[in-house]
Order: sequence, then structure tokens, then C-alpha cells
Amino acid sequence: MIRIGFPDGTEREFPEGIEAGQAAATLQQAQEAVAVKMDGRLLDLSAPLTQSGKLELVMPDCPEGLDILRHSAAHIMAEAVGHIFEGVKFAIGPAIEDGFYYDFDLEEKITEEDLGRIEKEMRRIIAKGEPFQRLSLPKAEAMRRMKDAGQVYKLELLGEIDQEPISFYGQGDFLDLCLGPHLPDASRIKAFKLLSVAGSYWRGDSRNKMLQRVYGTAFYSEEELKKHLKLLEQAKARDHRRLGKELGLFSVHEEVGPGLIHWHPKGGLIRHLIEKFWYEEHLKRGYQIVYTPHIANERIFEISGHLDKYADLMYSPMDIDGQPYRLKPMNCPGHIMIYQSRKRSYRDLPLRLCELGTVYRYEPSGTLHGMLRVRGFTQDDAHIFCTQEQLASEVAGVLELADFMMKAFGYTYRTYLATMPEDHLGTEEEWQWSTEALRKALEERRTQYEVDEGGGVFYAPKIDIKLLDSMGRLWQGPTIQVDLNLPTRFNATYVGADGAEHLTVIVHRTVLGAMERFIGGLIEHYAGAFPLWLAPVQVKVLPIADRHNDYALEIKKGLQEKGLRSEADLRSERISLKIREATLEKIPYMLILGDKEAEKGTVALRHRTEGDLGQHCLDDVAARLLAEIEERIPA
RNA sequence: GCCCGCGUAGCUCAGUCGGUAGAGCACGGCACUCGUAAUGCCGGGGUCGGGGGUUCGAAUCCCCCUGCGGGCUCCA
Repeated sequence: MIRIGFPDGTEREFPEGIEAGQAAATLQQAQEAVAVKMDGRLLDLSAPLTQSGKLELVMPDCPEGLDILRHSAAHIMAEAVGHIFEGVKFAIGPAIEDGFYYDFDLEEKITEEDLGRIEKEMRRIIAKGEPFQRLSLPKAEAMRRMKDAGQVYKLELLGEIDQEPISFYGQGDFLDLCLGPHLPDASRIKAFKLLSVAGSYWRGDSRNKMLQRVYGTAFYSEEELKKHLKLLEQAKARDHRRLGKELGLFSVHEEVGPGLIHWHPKGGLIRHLIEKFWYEEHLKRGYQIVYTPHIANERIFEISGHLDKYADLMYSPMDIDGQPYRLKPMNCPGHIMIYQSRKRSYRDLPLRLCELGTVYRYEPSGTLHGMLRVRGFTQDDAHIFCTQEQLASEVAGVLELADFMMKAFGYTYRTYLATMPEDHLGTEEEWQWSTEALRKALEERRTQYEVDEGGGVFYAPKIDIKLLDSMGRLWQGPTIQVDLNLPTRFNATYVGADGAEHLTVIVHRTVLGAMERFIGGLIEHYAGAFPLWLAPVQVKVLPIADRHNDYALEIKKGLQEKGLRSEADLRSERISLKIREATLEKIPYMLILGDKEAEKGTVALRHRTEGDLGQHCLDDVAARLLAEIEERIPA
């Protein structure tokens, strides 16, 4: 007999080997459970229990429940693909964040049109309600079976598994190497949809064969699936490439080259406002503004090591007076030159040099993506030169700035401390004190953080901040990296109070990342509706009839004098059309002007989403908007 | 870079089996002068991404190039 404890605190005895589902049958909602957790380990409902322990149900609405559904859906999809196509070799098919995929190797090309056929076959399989059955095989037998079936990828995976027996799951005529668990049977897959086909390298390595990947998603109910698909639609409507075009923010031109952004007046204004904000906040915190050249003799990148390590990502050299020059991929060497321009004493430190530095990187063409992944971009870069003792407080200062800026844009974030990776430069001792300094800074600021073990860069530890946008998506945010490598390479030192030379510590840090990516992300975060302080046009002045145009221009002038950005729509169009178009342009406020307003010298205020806000005098409206701008109230 | 797909008017897209192009919006003109999310009529606009090939004939079929999209690796 074995003793099983349940979440409600009760305990019962069962004969050894009882199925998990049966043991849990008396629990509430046991009917809906899709699997169980035994002492924290996921098991099938049909798994025999052989030891005493604590048992919990895994319900459909928890994350693990969803993963199990999707993983099972991936198996069903693989079975269906095996039915439709000849000679399919199966690679891997896991559940992922919002769904699942399966990688196949087959001669024939799977196209988007095939997705319908595959879905149909999946439905047929699901309708049969085949059970997912676990099969344990000794490794030798498993290898023999996979070899006979010509499943080379499974064979490769098997070769790396040490434990025995090996677990397989089968349904219908499909058998897959798999840890499980799975749903009891296919009929539990109520709602699914295949979304796309894509190429992917076996094990994500470009030296390996390109496989065909089919992406899909699955839910326990049609409603949830519909909700998810609607969310995808909404994300599409926020796509910064679409909004960038619609709102006249930026463009990319085939004639110029891929990944090179042209900022249009409205996008340019947004960027200018953010840069202005950025400069002000940096100056307040003791940073000094520098500018460094866009091209440089490649000698400098030999010293920095970039040429050695990042040559593939750098634009080819150009011959200048017989010397090879390169577009800069990083700002650090230039900043170090400024540091090195004279002998430095401990009294000069900390030295905080900041630059909105435009860099060029030859990113692989397939990775380019709107403003988010480009080849020419402006980093909000800064390098802090300091002593070892100053490191923690300098990092704390950066954390404060990062927090301030992220809040200004309405982002919440998560913080990670990335520690020494296996492949690294420098001594253990250096890693230890630099990591400790970061930790101390985080603790001093009372920042909640997680440790990303081994996630540091090869030359030093770092702090990564990931942003959570309004759609709940995670973005790369501010990063702070300690660097002991570049100071060594450039021999960046200072004279200490003791009269001796010491190696300077460099902190690389970025808050926004790159203007292109940050603003691309902001467009999606705000769905194109920028808060008043960033809106390129803050107010649209809308006269009702032509005879109100003069008054409209007078009001526009008044707004301009108050420092508010406005446009007047003087076309002979109906007011409803003007309102509609201003709303679609996502302009925060409208002033509607007709006979009543012209007579009384007032304006009728309308907000983009709140609608009619009634009549006011211009001064009151201006005061209201200026206060909103001052506080940088999110849209 | 690699795999798949796509590129038709400024934008979004239609274009059947190959017979030299069409809609809506936008743009220009005219009329209406209008009160909180689309007034009506008229008009201009395309060497169908570029090059080559097959064909009597190519937006349509084939090849190359280019750009874009979905992914893979990496990442500001």
C-alpha cells in the first residue's frame, strides 16, 4: 500500500500501482483534470503510482495544463502530417509561449495552403478520440525501432539520453520519443488552429539542415481560441510598421538600402522630444555630452577587439588615403579616446560620458524588421569611467535613471542580474567583486531582481532590464555592463591618491537601447496614440464652416504662443469628417469652432477617446493641456 | 546568411484556363457651408519591383536579381 496526500490536507491509502487518475478521482473537479503532479513532477492521469507522496491535479486553466494540451496537439499535428505527406522525418514538437510547433524534414514543401488540409486531418484524428499511450522501452530497443523507421532526428536525440527506460508516446499510428505527460486522449483538444509555416534549422544551428516548422495554437475552448486570435489581430493593428506608415512617422527605401530608417517630420519630432528629454535628464545626473566620429581607421577596432569578434557584423572597410576605415559599430572606442586624451587622476572620476551615437551594423538581411531590427541606429550610449570603489554607487545611479525614464514612458519592468558565463575572460576574483558591486547597487535601490546564472557577457557581469508593454509583451530594456576588458586593451588608467596607476573600471550602459528600436516599441506600446507630451500634433483646430476659418487661425496662433503644437483643418468639409480623420490620426485634442464659439470667444474641447468636453476659454484649455504635458500623463 | 511565401495606382487589395488592367480610400476640380467618427458629382493617375527567357501574345509560366513578410541563429 502507498499513502497519497492531497492538497486539502487529507491522506489516503491505495494499492501500489493504482492509476494517478483513479487515486485522485474523489477530488473535486477530478473529471476536468488533464494530468497530475506527484511531488511536483508532472504525470499522466494513467500513470501508475508506485510510491507514497503528495498528489495535485493539473487543471486545464493553469499554465501547465495549457502546455500539456498544446504538446498533445503538436503530436496530433505530427500524426496528420505523417498521413498527408510521404517520408516525413520528425524532429521536435514542443509547446511554446502561445501555442506549439513541430519541425519536419520532408521532400515536399509544406505551404500555407496545406494548413487547411492538415487541420482537417487533425480533426478527423481528434474525432476518433485516440488515447495517448505511454510506452517504455529499453534504450537499445528504442534505437533499433527509430533506426528501422528511418527517424534520424529521434535517433540523434536518443543517443544523448542516458536514463533508461526510454519513454515514448503513441496515438493512432504515430509514435514519438517524448517525456510527456499528455492528455488522456485526443478528444480533449477542442479548439486549435494552425498559424504559419516557417523554416528552422535543426537544433537552431545554421550549420544544420533547414527543417520545415508548422506553428499552431490550441485551447480548451473555442471562446479562448477566438479571444487569442483576436489578440493577434489587435497586435497586428498596433504593428509599428503599419502605424509608422499610416501616421507618417518613418519609411525605409529600397533605393537606399534595407534596415536604414528615414524619419519623417512627425516621427522626427517624436524622436527629438525624446532626445531632448534624454539630454535634460542626463545633464541633471552629471553626465557630459560628447560626439564621436561615424567612421574610424579600423586600427581602433583592432585594439578594442571588435574587429576580431564582430567583423561579420561590421560594414566592409573603405580605402581612405590607403588606410582601411570602417563605419563604427560601437561608440565605446571613441569615448575611450576622449578619456585617454589626457592623464586622468582619481579626482576626475567618476567621468560619465554620454552620446546619442549613431552606429552601423551589417545585420543579416533576414533579421531586419521595421524599426526594431535595423542596420543603422542611434544608441543612447554612455560610458562611466570610475574606480572599483565607485562602481556600486555608479550602477545605483544608472538604476535610478533607468527607473525614472521607464516610468515616464509607462513601462513596468523586470530586472535580472546576469552572472559569469562558462566562456569568459578575466579572473574569478574580478568577476566576484564586479558582480558583488552590481548586487550591492540593486540592494541599495531595493530593486526586486532575479539572477540569470551564467547570462553575463564574456567580459563581465551585467544587469538587464526587460520591459513589459501594454500588451504584456517583453522587450529588451536598459542594460548595465561592467567592463574590465576594454580598460586593459586600451590601458585606461588613473593615478590614485596613492600616486600609483590603477586600471579604470568602465560601465557601458544604455537606457532606451536604440532610438529606432525604442520608438518602434513605443509606437506599439501606445498603439500609435502618443501621450500629449510626445504627440506630434497635440491639438487639431476644426472650424465648422468656412466662415470660421479666420477664428480658427487666430486660435491656432494662440495655441502656438502657449507652446502647443496644432494644425488647423480648413477644408470645406463636414465637421464629422474632420473629427473622424483627426481621431484616426490619433491626435489627442480637438477644438471645434462654430458660430457660438466665435461669438463668445471660446472653444469647444473634444478629446480623442473621451469625446465632447464642452466649451471653455482658450486660456483654460491651454492650462489644462500644459499641466498634462508637464506631468507626462500616459495616453 | 538560410527555408517558405509575397511584390499590380500614393495606400489596401481584386485580376478566372496566358489575350497588353480594375475597386475602395487618398489626390485634383466643382457644388453644398454644414455642430461632434465617412455629403454628392466629375477627373487625373499604373512600361503590373528590375532584368532575362518561353510564347503569335506574359501581371499571369520559367530563371536571375532586388525589396518585403513569416521563421531559424544572434542581438542595440
